Amino acid sequence: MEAFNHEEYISRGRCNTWPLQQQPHINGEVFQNPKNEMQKNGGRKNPWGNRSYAELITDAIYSSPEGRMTLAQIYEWIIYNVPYFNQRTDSKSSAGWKNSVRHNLSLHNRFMKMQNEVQAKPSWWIINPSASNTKTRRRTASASNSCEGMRPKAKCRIESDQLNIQQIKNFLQYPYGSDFSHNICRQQVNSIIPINHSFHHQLAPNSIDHHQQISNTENIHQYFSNFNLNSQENEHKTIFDQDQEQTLQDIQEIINRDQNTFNVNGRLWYCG
DNA sequence: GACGTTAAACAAC
DNA sequence: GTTGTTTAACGTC
Ligand SMILES: [Mg+2]
Repeated sequence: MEAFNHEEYISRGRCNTWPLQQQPHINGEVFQNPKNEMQKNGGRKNPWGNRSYAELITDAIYSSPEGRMTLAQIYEWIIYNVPYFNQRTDSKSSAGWKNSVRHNLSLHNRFMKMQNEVQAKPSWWIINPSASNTKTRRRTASASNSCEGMRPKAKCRIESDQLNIQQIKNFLQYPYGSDFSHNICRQQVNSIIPINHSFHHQLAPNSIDHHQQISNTENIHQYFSNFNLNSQENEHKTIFDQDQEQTLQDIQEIINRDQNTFNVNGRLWYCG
């Protein structure tokens, strides 16, 4: 891994996981793109109109007599019914919006996948109109190994059932910006925590300020309730209410007291 | 702070 | 190459 050059990066305002590469500037002036989606889109929310992807998918599926469509059929419906996409059908210009369609199908609870009754045929997508909008519990993200400087922008994965104190410390360095609550707490998918799951977690590079203010206490609390240190309520309160150094000390204390083991989601974790 | 879009890693086929 | 899941970051209100 190359050394991280702090000079070339600036921290991000919100998510603050990966530092932003310094923008090129001329005469000290950084270019600013004029923003206003509505204006840019001629008074519409999106370049194709006011329907969101999720609404388009819903329209598509309901338009079918059986109330079900394959992914390819959803694409076709969108291409046929929305002029903007009708002009973006080749593999290059359709890659982005098709990606978004798939993302929406996976993300939203109300889109449900049904096995095709014909062997080896593509799945049906159906709509569960009563699917709750309420958050389902997501699986726990894990810590990962520490590293110096910039971490490659790649999903980090560990397969181990073991966490050591350094990994816990790293985990707690996850920045608590509003994107944290959005991406980690709202954009969840799984309601069931698989037994043999692997963990994904990206860490902030060491360059950023880890003493960020903690916002969105409710969501974070909910998130950390998965990270349940022996079910002692006031133990994990400290994770939110106190600063980083104090939190780390608290964690260390809990771990020491409990003989280097603790419980996450009903599983026993060992601290090396 | 919430919602939606976009990009992309990655797995499975 | 397609389908599907997931994480991350950005734009906007
Ligand atoms: Mg879904």
